[in-house]
Amino acid sequence: MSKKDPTILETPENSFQIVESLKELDGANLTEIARHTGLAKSTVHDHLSTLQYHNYVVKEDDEYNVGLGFFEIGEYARRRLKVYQTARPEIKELAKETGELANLMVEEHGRGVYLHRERGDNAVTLDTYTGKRRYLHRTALGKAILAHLPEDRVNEILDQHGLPQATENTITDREKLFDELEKIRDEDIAYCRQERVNGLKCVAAPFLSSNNEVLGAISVAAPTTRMKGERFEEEIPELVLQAANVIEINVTYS
Amino acid sequence: MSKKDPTILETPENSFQIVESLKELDGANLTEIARHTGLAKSTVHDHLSTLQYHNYVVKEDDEYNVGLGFFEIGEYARRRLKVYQTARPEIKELAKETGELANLMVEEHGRGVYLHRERGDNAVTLDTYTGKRRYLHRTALGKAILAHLPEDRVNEILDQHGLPQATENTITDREKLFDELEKIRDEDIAYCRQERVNGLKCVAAPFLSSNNEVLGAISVAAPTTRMKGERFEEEIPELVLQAANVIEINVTYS
DNA sequence: CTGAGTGTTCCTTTCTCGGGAACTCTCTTC
DNA sequence: GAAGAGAGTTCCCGAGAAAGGAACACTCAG
Repeated sequence: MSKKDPTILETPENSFQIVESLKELDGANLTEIARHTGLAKSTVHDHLSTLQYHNYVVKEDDEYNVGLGFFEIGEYARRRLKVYQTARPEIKELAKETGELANLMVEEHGRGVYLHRERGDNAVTLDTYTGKRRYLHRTALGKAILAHLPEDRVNEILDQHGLPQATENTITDREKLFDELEKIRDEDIAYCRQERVNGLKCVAAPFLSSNNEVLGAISVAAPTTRMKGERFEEEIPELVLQAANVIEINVTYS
Repeated sequence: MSKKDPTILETPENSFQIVESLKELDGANLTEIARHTGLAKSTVHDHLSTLQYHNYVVKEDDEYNVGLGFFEIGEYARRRLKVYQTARPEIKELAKETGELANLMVEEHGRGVYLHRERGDNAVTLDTYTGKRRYLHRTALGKAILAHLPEDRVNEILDQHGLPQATENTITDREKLFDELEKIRDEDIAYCRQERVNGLKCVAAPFLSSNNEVLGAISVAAPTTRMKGERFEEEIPELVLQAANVIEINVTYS
């Protein structure tokens, strides 16, 4: 209550907004950006010059695009994370064993970020790509993470981001979600049954630090046709769980 | 001459400088950043709040770090590039066939950016990682790219970045470099003989668009002990060249 | 209890940034 | 080849944003 709202600087804000526009429009010229952001052309022009100077923006013939400066720093941000380093080989193994798509997710500011993926021989192609940010409540990975966050934090996240629906199976009720999280804690495994994408099921397991803080989660995703019966209920969960255990140990003791 | 210097906005500039500090210091607290950038604590504080709001910065217990916001946009910037999409499978194949480290580089603003790497079974571990920016004149990849840029552009790049030395084999003379580039154009293959790192040799080949613009280059890197005789002069060049050809065709016709 | 180190907040001044308008330049179109 | 539409660029001015300094909380160590 008494805490002051943090000061947000307007000028950098505008810079970021311009980059965001570039991403949303998938490349644009100066005039389009000005229209999209509501800023004056001259303003956008100065921002673009500044961004270009730092490789954050590139100009290719007749349009501007996001540059590789972001990639450079972004890769640094990922490599810096110990979970990424230790989980990578396990994810690879998991994809190979199952032939499906294996994923690694961590939480940042209340949402899930896919840090890494590895494709097995039969892996589905999804709209999800590395770097993508997702709501936690509608993926197996996200639920696995939520299940191990303190209840206060979970409520905080839900207050901030809500429970937007994606399919008819999405959990949109807070009570129901908490029940589900309870079950996930019991079994140490989270399932996603077409809650974000129709036709897709996932199995995920979290891994924790030595003082029981959740560090992230890994999952296997596959079409419903291959995700049923024993494979869905035992075989894959077992593999995912094992991999998560290995990661947990390696993160702690290395 | 007559062209006005582009306007660089100071406030975003400060934001970027703070992020850069975070990367250089590999995480830092507010006071350290203030010292490092020469800005007032209160100023840094406001910038950090703004950056945090956009996931560009995260605060973990007692220090600030670069956040995954950069990763999110950076991945978008990479995926957007057609070269990346088409080269990826070929790089993988190349790593598998040779057992060594295979790389993809593109040029941006006069320097080379590693877009992707794939490790074969015997791959060396290098200081280079994906996203890393390098001088063009001292890697095989960079020279392969330089060889196919217009001469004016090459001179422009050299004016801007110079020819800094890394080992006793680095080419530091402009004349010599141009001779080398000529040779590369003849053979369609570039070599790096311990010009950036002692003990490391590379073989690289560029790929061009239909109107002869260079799009990027791929390479195989290995320790000198495995890079000699026929393997270095024929076997590996042949594989790299083939892969580059496949990429060139796929980029053009798909 | 004190002191040194954080991070945060407030206030004041300065000069940066944003908008508007004028100016190029390059293509189209007639 | 003149006229016009659209782009990007440059210039200028006034409002108000951002930077700095100082004072204020907090935490931890001794």
